[in-house]
Amino acid sequence: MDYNKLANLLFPQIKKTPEDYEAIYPPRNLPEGAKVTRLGPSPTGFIHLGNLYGAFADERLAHQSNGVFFLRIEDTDDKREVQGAVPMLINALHHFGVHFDEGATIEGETGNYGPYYQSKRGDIYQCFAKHLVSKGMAYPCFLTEEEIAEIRNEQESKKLNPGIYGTWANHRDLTFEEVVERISSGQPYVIRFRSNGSLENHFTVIDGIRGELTMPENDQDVVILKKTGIPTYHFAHVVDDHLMRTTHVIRGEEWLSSLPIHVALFHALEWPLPTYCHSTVLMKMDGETKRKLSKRKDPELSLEYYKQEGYHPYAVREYLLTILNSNFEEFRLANPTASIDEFEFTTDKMSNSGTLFDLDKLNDISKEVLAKLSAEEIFFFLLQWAKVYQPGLAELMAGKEEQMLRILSIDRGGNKPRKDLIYCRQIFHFISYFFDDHFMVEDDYPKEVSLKDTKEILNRYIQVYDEADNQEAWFEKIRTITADLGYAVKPKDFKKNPDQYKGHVGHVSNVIRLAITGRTNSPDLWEIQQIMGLQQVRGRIAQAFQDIG
RNA sequence: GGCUCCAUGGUCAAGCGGUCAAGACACCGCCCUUUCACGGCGGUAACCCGGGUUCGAUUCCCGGUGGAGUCACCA
Repeated sequence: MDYNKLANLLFPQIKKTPEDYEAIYPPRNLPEGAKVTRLGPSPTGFIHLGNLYGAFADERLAHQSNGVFFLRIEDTDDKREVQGAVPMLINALHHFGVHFDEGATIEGETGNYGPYYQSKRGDIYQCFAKHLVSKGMAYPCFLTEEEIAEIRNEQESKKLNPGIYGTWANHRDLTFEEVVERISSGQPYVIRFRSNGSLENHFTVIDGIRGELTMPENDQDVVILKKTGIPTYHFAHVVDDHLMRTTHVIRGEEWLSSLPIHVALFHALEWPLPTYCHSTVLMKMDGETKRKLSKRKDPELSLEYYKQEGYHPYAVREYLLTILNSNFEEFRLANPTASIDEFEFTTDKMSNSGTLFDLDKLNDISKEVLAKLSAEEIFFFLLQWAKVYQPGLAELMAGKEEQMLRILSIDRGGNKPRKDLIYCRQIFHFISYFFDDHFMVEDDYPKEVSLKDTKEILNRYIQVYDEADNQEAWFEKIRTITADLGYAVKPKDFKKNPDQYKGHVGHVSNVIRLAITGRTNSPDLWEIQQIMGLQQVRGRIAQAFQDIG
């Protein structure tokens, strides 16, 4: 068989040679040790935390080594493509602080190693497919779906491994004439890789995350070009990552089992292997068992979910980094204010067992992150969020910037900042009592205080309340009311002799707190009232009288 | 089922042959305190099982078990 003849029959329109492409895409001129990484999403319109997890690893690796991080759109499956998915993807990644140096952008493409859409690289893939055919390492296969199903059935009944390989690959050695005949009669075909590997033989690669990996060789004649002429992932990955000069391929461990295919392809094309880094998948608790995060089943793990709830992008970043690199937390503890960029990220510190997504941890990190921001930053962040997700709240905030800043400044800064702000939706609820339209009595009045005393406390309080009092003077008045009504001014006295008092000053001030905020828990009441102003304070007390009858 | 990966408290995880087996989150208690939050102190809680190798195994090897992933003209 003259393989050159076959190659020209199959790809008459392909004139360029592999050497031409090597010249068009020469090795990158980068400093020693620079890493080239890429994100290769398929434009399905759905990105989740797992994708972001990988993207951070790519981004850190490239940028801390003065390398290149690019975005390649893997749109070889037209069935899955969703309109407008690419801008959405890019925006979502930008939102969380992932920026690319090269590749697909919202405006178009940038960089010298494009096109960055696999759908535009048809000629390139065909050229290398042609090359493999001409060397007898790939061949046209006319097997129909039914024929393949038959083969599979027979393999199953004989308990053999399924697939097209070895003697099952019965279009491997079609004669040139047979091929011509089938093509001219219009039979569709795919191009398959002619594997000379065997499951008996094993090979070893060094994985950037897992270390030494030993796997059996690939023995399958995998499809490299579909009948449409579009490459499969396997072939596109090998061709693209070689031509785009990727040095580190970071991907989920679901790719581990197809690694033998990729290695075989790299060998066949006589190209050096990139460093593979197979990361763990993010897991989720599903009833009693762990399982991989799923796009279908876990919409709440969508990146969109975190935007909707109003998690700060920094918080999500910090969280992901803590599960990405086991020593990041240690670094953060030692350097509370350092930028993430100062942390040296390494693949060998990446976990290699499944990581369970932990919302408690995210929330905790989010509190820490927000506690370090200024009131202005939080205000701006809230406003941006509200504009998109709660337009009513955005309107409410619009004229109240000064008041909002005062609210957000309560116990902010200093050595012991409050840490009770987590995400926008939660924050709005947390401060909602400042706004009459959102005010609600959410808790019960303290049971230690009788209804009669409750009224008496409120009554006396509103008579003596003076907005001009400083915190000390203000609280002294509450102490007076406390003592007059037979409650302990010092909580400790009450604890020591519970029989001698009706309750203590905490109970009394909580009556007032409840009337003002509708809750038994709040930041400092004096400050809250200073922000509210006399009129609103009086209004709340009046309303409290109504409520309790 | 074949192949592959993985296995330390509830969760995330240090650990690389000798440790009272770190730390963080969560949980519980105490202190601070007019509530909450913050902060401080303390506590409960772990090396999947069985064989080796070794003076000694959480750590190395083998075998189970368990979990996960993958077996497409999807990525």
